[in-house]
Amino acid sequence: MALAIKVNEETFTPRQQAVLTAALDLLVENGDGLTMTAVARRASCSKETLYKWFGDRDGLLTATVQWQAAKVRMPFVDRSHLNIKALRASLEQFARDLLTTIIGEVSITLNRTAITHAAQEKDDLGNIVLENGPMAIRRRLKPILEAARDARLLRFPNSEEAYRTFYGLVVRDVQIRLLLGDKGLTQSNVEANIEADVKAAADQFLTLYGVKANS
Amino acid sequence: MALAIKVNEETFTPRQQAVLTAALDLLVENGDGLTMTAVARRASCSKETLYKWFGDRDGLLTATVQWQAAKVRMPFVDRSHLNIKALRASLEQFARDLLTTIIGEVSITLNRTAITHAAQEKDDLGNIVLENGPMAIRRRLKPILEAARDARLLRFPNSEEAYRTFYGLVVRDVQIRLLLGDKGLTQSNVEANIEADVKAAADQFLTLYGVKANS
DNA sequence: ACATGGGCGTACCGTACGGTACGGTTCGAT
DNA sequence: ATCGAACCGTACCGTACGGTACGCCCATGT
Repeated sequence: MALAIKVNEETFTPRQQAVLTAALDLLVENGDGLTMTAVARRASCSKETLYKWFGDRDGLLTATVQWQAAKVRMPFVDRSHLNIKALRASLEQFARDLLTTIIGEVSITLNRTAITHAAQEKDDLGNIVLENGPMAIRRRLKPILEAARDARLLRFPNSEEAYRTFYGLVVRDVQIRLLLGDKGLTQSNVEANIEADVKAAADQFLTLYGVKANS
Repeated sequence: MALAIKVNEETFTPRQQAVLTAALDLLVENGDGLTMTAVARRASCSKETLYKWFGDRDGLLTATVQWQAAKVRMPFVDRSHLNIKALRASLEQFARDLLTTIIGEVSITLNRTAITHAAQEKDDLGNIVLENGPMAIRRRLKPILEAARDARLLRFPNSEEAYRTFYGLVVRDVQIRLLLGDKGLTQSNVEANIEADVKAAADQFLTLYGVKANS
């Protein structure tokens, strides 16, 4: 754990990014069985270089998770003219991005790794994933919800509760089941239903918090 | 992984249960840093006995998780005379039990361990936790939902979707944040709000699926 | 042409831990 | 009283892996 958390994007050389890619690939393949020797071999570099660049195993892991987590795409929504149609579109966009992210192999691996890590002392990975996952969603969704409330499109006592309800309606039990390796819930299985789920979540959210009867 | 999954409760001698308790305690304390030597020392038994009883490390882990996961309390609800009041009470009871289970240290540890395990090949732990967690809830909740639908108290296209919505409304982002070790979300913090959250979840569920306007 | 430094490959070390072996002790059965 | 099974404590073995050291290559600057 030699590296401090840098909120801004770390500047990695292409060679270093290749190493991080190799590490991520190994993580996805072998689970947490990531060994320094394996990374070095995969990336065709020497272990000495790994230690020079990343300090120790935790540093490499942290760099990998952070570098990858920061890549999570976040939807840009138009806040300027909010009507009910635009709001619904925004909600659906958020739901779609959240779901597609969550069911991706990379996301599953990152979350598993961070959870494994959180079981010990080392809290960094958990916070990194948290910041780039749920918290990032929250930061970007809340202003929209509040803008919609100001525009009399939504009504809720506080935006935190509204955000969490939205999160629950979208994610449901999908993430925990994927993390636990539920074999009855493949990615492709979920993927096929994304559009229906997205629409249902937006509908339900608007039913609960919309000012007018849901359209 | 010497032991096959036994669906029925394993019959462990008191001494063996003491060993499993020691293993669980170590798991809660040290995360996944569970070593056979530590268990043997904690339980005042020899490693040879551990291997004799549980086969190998995975066997011990599986036995521990399974034995503990089977202890999850499940609410008994009265299905005989369902009115809206009884239905609401049942929903709140389910929500309360689900939340109190999820935020417990034992549950967090079990889920973390199973997720760590699921990252490798060994799928057993994930399925065990899944079966005794979300799936157990589902098995017990679904009949009630269907009974309520037959009694014209609820209306939904299919009970699976209704169950999953309920799950999402109750759990929201609490579980993933706890699993990731979110320091801004302590158990006591959540505990204080359980009753309010339970009521909110039931209200929202009835708003979405109740036949009459929610009371 | 030659020095220098970054990086590759490999060999090596120390330790932690899974798994085994064995002597000693308790306890119940005969 | 004796035997044997179960079990405790401890010592031991093999291996895997984190971390270090070193020799060599190669590119770049002077």
